[in-house]
Amino acid sequence: MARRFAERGEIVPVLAEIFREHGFAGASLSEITRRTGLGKSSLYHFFPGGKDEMGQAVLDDVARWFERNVFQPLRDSEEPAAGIDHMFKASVRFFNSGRRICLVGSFALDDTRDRFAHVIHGYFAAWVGALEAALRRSGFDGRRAKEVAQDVVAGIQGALVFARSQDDPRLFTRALKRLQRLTEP
Amino acid sequence: MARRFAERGEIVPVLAEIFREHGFAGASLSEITRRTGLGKSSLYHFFPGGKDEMGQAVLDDVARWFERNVFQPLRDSEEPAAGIDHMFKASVRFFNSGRRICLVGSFALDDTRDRFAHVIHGYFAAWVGALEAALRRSGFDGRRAKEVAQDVVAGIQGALVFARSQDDPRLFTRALKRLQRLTEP
DNA sequence: GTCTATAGATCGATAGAC
DNA sequence: GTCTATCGATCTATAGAC
Repeated sequence: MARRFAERGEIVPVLAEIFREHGFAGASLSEITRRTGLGKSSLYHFFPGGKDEMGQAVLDDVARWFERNVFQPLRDSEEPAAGIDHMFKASVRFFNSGRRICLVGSFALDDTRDRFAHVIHGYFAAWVGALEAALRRSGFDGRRAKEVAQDVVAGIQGALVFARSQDDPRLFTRALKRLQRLTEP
Repeated sequence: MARRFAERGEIVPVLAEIFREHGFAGASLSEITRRTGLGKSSLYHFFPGGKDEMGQAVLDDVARWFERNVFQPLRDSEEPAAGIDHMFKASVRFFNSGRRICLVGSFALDDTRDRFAHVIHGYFAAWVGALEAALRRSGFDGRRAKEVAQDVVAGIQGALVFARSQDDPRLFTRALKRLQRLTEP
């Protein structure tokens, strides 16, 4: 049969959505074959390491997206406030205004973390680090910059949990507006 | 054999710990039999509904603990500030200073939420509602009381995710100290 | 209430043809 | 690269004796 995917990279976003919905442990290969339209053999062709390699690929993909679309702008923007504003806008977009959870955060909660400890640690450390640098450049002293960066990044994660618990995405977007105020000098 | 547990209630905390570590989907009956020391038949004797009933029992148990130890003090304490301070202390204790995740929050993230939507919704709504009432009594106007209550409850969830991602519980306790400052008039 | 034994489904993963 | 077929392990859940 003609191949449905030109490359492995086109499968990864589908995998990401499945892991978001079911968690890593709850995502079964049969669900993955169904949603990707690929047989198991094709999946193992692209991901010889099985589910673990799929999880790794998905986390890498998310981390790369944030590095390019969030962390770099935070570090490089002429105006730090512009980088920060861009971060909040990109977050609202990426998390689909609170309808989509954070894959990395969800993997961090249970023992899935131990399989992917390095990427998970790096993702949040990079986010806090980039935001901290921007806050420093916009006038926060070192200690406050770090605290605010942690509170904002953690606050986004918490807002995702809370909005989903109430099945109300507006709780996410409103929370982000208030978190953004914390970043104003 | 003599029974190891006098009643079902003594099994529930063990189940809770297992669900915390592995998530709902990742917690297998064989792990549960191992950790509880109960055979499958005994488990199905206590929980005829299987894993679903175990999950329900665990969530109910957590909700009851918070209702008694956190929400009621928030609503009933003579001094609202004392109730709020008690809430933060109880949270640090319950979440073992950031080493233990929130079961309800973790269930909220993936499709496990749909099985237990009612309890999960109720838990966070009750928490925010009780904190909001205390904030109002301590001088916050209606809108701010609601916003701060949401930010604090979500902030605790986010701090759990972030601290676990960095494998550093101190990030949790420090974040809670800063969240408490938001509740001071 | 707890045991042994096991059903029946589903799990992740692989073999080999094309 | 994708197919069919299938492995062995593990899964949730149940039956029936004690």
